[in-house]
Amino acid sequence: MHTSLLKYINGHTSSVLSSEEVILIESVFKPKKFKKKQYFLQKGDVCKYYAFIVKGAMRQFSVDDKGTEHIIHLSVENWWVGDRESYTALTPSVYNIEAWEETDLLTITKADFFFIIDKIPAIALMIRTMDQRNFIANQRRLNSSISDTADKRYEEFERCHPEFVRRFPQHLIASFLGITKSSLSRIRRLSLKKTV
Amino acid sequence: MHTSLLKYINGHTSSVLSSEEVILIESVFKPKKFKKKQYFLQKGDVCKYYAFIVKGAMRQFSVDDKGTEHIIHLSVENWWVGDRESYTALTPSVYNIEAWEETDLLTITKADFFFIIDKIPAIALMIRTMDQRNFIANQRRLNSSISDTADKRYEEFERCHPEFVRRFPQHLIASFLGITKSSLSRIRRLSLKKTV
DNA sequence: CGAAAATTTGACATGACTCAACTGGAGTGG
DNA sequence: CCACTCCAGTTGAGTCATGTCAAATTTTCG
Repeated sequence: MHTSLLKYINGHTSSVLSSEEVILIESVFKPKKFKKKQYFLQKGDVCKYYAFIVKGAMRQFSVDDKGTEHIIHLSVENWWVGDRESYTALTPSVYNIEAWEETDLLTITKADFFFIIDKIPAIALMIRTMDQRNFIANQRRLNSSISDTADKRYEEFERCHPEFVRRFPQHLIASFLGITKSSLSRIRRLSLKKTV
Repeated sequence: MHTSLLKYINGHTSSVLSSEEVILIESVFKPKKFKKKQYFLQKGDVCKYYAFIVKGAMRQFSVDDKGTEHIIHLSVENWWVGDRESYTALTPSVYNIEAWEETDLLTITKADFFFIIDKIPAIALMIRTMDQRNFIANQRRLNSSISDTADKRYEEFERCHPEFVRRFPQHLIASFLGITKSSLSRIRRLSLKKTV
């Protein structure tokens, strides 16, 4: 169960974990299973766990006044889920996180996370690397959301995340891109004509 | 010159810097002055320095195929500037960073930054805190960019960053929000009527 | 004052949304 | 195996928000 996490850590740090470190890591990351449609976090609750996805797929979304859902993140194996704002500040979250498929998680509390950051240099380094990548990814997404038209954004998304296109239904991807499912459907029809 | 940076670090970490640490910090952060419209980073160049703004205001923007500029960040005193992707990966940047006012920076190279992160625990902690805040801010901006209408986004921006509204011309703010200056002008006119 | 920059405005084009209806699978239970 | 439901995706018609482009106006600043 923990092997994919250990692989992930090693892959992100180039240093090798000692066996004591491995034991410590395995003790603080608790496995949990989620069924389809089961909530990992509900709006209004504090996000008590951050989690590494061993297997499965999840979505994080907000709901506006009209009741429309807006996808903030889509995540699959070897990604992290959780609402960082709520997790660190202990404030009620404005997001929901839900399993989209049968999902296996490794969850960790804030206290444990801080603990292993101090104890295990590789973890501290991993966090920095993750933040790094996250920062860059967010920057790009933001840039494209203010600079590009909807069809370019979809094209880009398809190019960068083909596995997501296969795995998540179209209306979730539309929402992720900030457009409606109807619009995405039309965009796809038009772009098909071009390639044919 | 360095006092505002030292204050910033102390403010973000709760631990107090030793005098050796202060000396080290002062030795790696080199002051630089920028005149209005002077570039700190040009598209195509590698971002060799990250910088803390002591005084002044800067903007980071991309330019699309049509030659239109898109504001990615607006920053003032006590903020950081630089293209993190280029800075850490040493790849050519796709962004430009320009002084919008007469600006004083404290610049640091990647090597020095890594060095002090290892040497000074408070710096490592500060980075984590910064990343944290950044992550949250980006998440919010992203959420609002896919969820909210243009007028809501502006309203929110005005509420959260009144100093920016005073300091940067309207067309930059429009670009930051992902709309045109014409649209923003109209949005403002309409919202004025409401309040009157 | 005069030039450059910023903002406003108008007319028009267009992209995206809304809402509702329809189609087509996928799964389920009788 | 069929009927049924649920969910995803498509489509059409009408509407609305925002973009485009250019000109007019106001502000800023040397």
